[in-house]
Parts: sequence; structure tokens; C-alpha cells
Amino acid sequence: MKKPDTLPHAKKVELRLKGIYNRLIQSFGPQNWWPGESAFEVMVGAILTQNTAWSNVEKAITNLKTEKLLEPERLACFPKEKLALLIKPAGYYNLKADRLMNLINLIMTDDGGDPPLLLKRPPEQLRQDLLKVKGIGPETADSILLYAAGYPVFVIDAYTRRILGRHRLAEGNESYEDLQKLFMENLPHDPILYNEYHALLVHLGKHFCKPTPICDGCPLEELEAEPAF
DNA sequence: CACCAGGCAAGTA
DNA sequence: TACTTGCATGGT
Repeated sequence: MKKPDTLPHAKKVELRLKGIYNRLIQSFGPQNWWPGESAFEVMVGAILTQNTAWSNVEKAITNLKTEKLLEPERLACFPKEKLALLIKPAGYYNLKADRLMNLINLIMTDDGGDPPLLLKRPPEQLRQDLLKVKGIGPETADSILLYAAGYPVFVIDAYTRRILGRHRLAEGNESYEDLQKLFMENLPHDPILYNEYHALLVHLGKHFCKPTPICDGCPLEELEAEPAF
């Protein structure tokens, strides 16, 4: 009765998601994310950028680098109150100082201060462990899984939600996991692909897919049934 | 001046 | 479960 409907629909979504990726990579080229020189810096940046413009995060990262605090064993014994002042430009600085310390606790407690050991845990276990840290939610955890550990996990952020909505690929009431499945059930589980796709969505969101639509010049204009991948 | 930015947790109903 | 609110700086 109802079986022939689900598969063709799923196939159509798959083609549209791949078409969007093709158009983005052709328009903007590889983004080479995450901006950061070490796995630990990626993790710190993932927390600092929560609901915050990356340009503000850069100032905070620069301050941390000056104090040589982008090493977990040095950050671990640095006073939280002083840390808050250093990351002040990133906003929510008291909150984020706590969250950084919570992450440090996970790294130090189980691995003696070695992020590579933490990141070598199997992806499912690592995700659960990160989510137990107060201040790390699904997006921050998945950003660490993808950009610091290199696991094939698709990151969903506010830009992604908005773009999916504009293209009628989502209604707006879907959960984080729902949207993550939308990508991961329609695309190969390739960390390089997920890396570029998410970075390209952020790039598009920053420049074209704003809350008040300024779609002028958007490369995804008139992109409804793009065939190729 | 208002609005936005690569969220999350805690509180309320 | 499904909203709502606090957290805060810096750019447009």
C-alpha cells in the first residue's frame, strides 16, 4: 500500500544534498577546516565558538597562545578567573572558562593530559564521554569528533538548519539527530566530505543565507533538481 | 539604535 | 516533551 513512496523520496533528497555540495564546492572551493594547529586547539575553539562569531574567538585564541595555554597540562593548572579574562573577547567568558576546565578534567583524568589518547577512543564511546561534560552538547561533541578526531560524523549547526529550511529539506521542528541522519543516510561516511560540506554550509550561511534573506548572488539560487554528483 | 554570531543548561508548564 | 531564559563581546 505505502511502500513505493518512501524510497523515491529518499532518493530525491540524496540527489539534492549532493547537488548542493557540488554547487558549493564549485563556487567556493575547499575550505580546509578546522582553523587550528592542533587537536587541542580545535577542541578549545569548538567551545569558544558556541553561539559566537569566529572573529571574536580568534582574539581569545591569540591571547591563549601568547600565554602558551594551548597545551592541556598548562591550561589545567591555570586559574579559572584569569582564564576568563583571557577569553573575554569570545563572550560568555565566565561560562566558557568553566566549560574549558570541564573538558580539561576529562582529558587529564582519563589520559594523563594527552588529547590524542582521548581522541583514539571509538567514536560512539568518545561522543558519549564528551556529552557527559557539562558545557559540551551535540554540536560541540560532533565538531570534536569530526575536526579533531577525524571521524565521519556530520555536524549540524544553526546555519545548516537555516539552509535546509530555506531549501525545504527541513520543516524546523526536527531534532539535531534527525538532521544529522538526513545527511549521514544520504551521503557516504567520509570525514573529508563531511568536513568540507559543513565548512561550506557555514561559509554560505555567513555570506548569503542570513536570517533576513539576502539571496542575491547565492550560488544555490534556482537549485532544485541538480542531477550530478 | 537593533540585530546577529559555527550553543548549552536550567527552569517552567 | 516543548518552550523560555541567561550567558556577553564585537561587528554591521
